Amino acid sequence: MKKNNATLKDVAKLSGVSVPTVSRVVNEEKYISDEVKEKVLSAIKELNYTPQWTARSLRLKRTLTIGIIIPNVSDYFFGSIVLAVENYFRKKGYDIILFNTSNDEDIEERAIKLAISKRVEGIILATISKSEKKISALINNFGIPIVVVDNKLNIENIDQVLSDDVGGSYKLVEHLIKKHGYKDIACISGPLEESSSFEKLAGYKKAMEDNELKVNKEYIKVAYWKKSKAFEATRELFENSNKPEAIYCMNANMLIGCLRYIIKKKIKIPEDLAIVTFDDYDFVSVVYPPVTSLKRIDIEMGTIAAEILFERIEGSDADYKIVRIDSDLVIRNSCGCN
Amino acid sequence: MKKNNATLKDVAKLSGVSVPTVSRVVNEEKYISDEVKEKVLSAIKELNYTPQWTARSLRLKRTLTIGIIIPNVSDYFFGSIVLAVENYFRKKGYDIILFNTSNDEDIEERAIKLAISKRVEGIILATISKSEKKISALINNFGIPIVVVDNKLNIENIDQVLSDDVGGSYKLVEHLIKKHGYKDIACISGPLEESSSFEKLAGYKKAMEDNELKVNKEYIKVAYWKKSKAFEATRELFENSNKPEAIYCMNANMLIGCLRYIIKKKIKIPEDLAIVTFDDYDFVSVVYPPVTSLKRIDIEMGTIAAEILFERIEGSDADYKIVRIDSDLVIRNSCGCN
DNA sequence: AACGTTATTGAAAACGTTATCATACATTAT
DNA sequence: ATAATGTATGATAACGTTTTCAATAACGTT
Repeated sequence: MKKNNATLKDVAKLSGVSVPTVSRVVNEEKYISDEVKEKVLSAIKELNYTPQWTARSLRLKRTLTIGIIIPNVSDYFFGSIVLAVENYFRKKGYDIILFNTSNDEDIEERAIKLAISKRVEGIILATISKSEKKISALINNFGIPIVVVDNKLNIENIDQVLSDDVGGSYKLVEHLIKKHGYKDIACISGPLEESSSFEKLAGYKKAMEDNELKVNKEYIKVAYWKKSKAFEATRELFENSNKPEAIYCMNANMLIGCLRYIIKKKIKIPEDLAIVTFDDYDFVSVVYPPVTSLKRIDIEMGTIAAEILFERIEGSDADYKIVRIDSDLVIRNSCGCN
Repeated sequence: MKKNNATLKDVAKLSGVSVPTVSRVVNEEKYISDEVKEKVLSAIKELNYTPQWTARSLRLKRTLTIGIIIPNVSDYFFGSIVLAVENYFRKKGYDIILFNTSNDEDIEERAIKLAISKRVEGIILATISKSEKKISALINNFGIPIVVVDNKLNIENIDQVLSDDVGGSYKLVEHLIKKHGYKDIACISGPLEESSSFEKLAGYKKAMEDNELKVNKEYIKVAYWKKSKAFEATRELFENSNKPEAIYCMNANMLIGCLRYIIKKKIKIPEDLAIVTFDDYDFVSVVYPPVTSLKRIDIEMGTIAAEILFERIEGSDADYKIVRIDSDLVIRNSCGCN
């Protein structure tokens, strides 16, 4: 394999014009004679010239690159965000640099620094939000446009695109209570330091209290979004003397863990136990039995975040806003409906 | 927000030394006096200096960036590959630029060109492999290390990491035949232009023929990896006069579509129909009923591809190789076992 | 004939790094 | 004592672009 690294200079030499002229041809500026243009183009073809973005970026002070920092690409939820952001920005001529934080605070901080060092023009950040001060400092120091998704960051002057976690949770739990009269409703939760867990829990509690039900602490199990922990949580719930009538999972990943226990123990749904879950991923419709879930409205969070970010990059100084994505119940028979 | 753009020059001025000296401090070279180092470091801190990779890259002729080109990040299979590649290369100090091709040939070609223009140091490519000549030309012209994953590319002199599609398929279908005596086995396939579909089909056919079963063309439905098409395919299979006894899905995404029809029509598994699928994604264990599947061995394809790519970047000139990832049956009760 | 446009090109500088070379001083070896 | 080495710094050039700026030619206008 031969390294091809033709530069403007090479093209200029071959076509007998100056470097800036070649540059002008490449960038399709006006005021180039047809004759020169033709010569240059054929030289470009012959040498297989491709502009070098490293040099271009340096000169233009533009990288046309967006950083996207998320806990886990292979998670469906984040994967969809990445997909949407990539689609949006690719059309605008931007590249995407991906940073996977594996839910690690330090890695997240390093990722932000790296993104800054690479001079990305904007950042989409799904933070685990434990290090708000540090992040705040980083962002303020470098004045780089940033949009936060999923977990809320308690920083002013920042755009955020979030789910309606309180309301969504409320809908799910209220459905269990009002429609089916369940009282003993357990909750398999994400880590409570994250705003999305915290708010989902708030929605759960509110639904309970609004219906004069007592919130039982033993029914709240933190499973850190993990299948294995959700499996254990479900086991604990069922080994306890007063088993719950219903389980509410804060995301579909934990639903899998939960269902594994249920299938293993041959617990009957919905006869012995009702289940509802946040997030209407595709597989939720085909598990045993299809699970009632909460579907975020079809507009992708990632797309909205990308739009907002793009406007900031273009220089918008609109007020910073928090967008909440609305969601709807998708009723299936895991809760007894039907 | 103030733009922070301190450069080496600014740091040099503030600390009263020359630019190269600051550079040396930043890069932790030896032969710097403690006194100078201290001054420089404090200036760096004060100015919030971060090295600018655009300039660095230009000078070093290194971008420390890998391009990863895949059809769809939000697909679990590709998401996992991206995750593995990101993890591997992040540790080595590389960034990942993500290109999503949406299964579009033109986008794929453009992605490769873009990656080259950005001077990535290597590419991981999950191709849809329709444009082999073009890709071949691109790769040969620029001599950039590249590793192909998932779909085979008929190009010599290229490393590839693929599944054992023939063998895996064979295992699944053979299980249906030998263990359970099914004869009428349908197959829901991906597009046959893609090597992975083609090879999976070959495995299916071989298993049938080795067991003296006739391959019935009506039982082979191409659903292009899509849920909706798989749903339709299943409907067609069941509206046909001679219904199949078993269905083999070439991936788990199509399994979802297939199951949607089955659930809708209340078809009993495994009494009325057996199912097996390629790919043991997490949810496959909790669908109705848990589905027998083919699990690729635990080492991630992405990691292997990343390792190979890294060695090429480091200059390895070992023979080009095709690695096949082995896989095992995970037997559940969708086929009648248990 | 002198003048302003408009079209087309090139020379030189700049973007922020790092590499090369030269210089200066300090230390050690002969 | 002198030469050889090691330590510490700076001037300058270079990476490949694009952006002034100036120069030239062509052209119509007064």
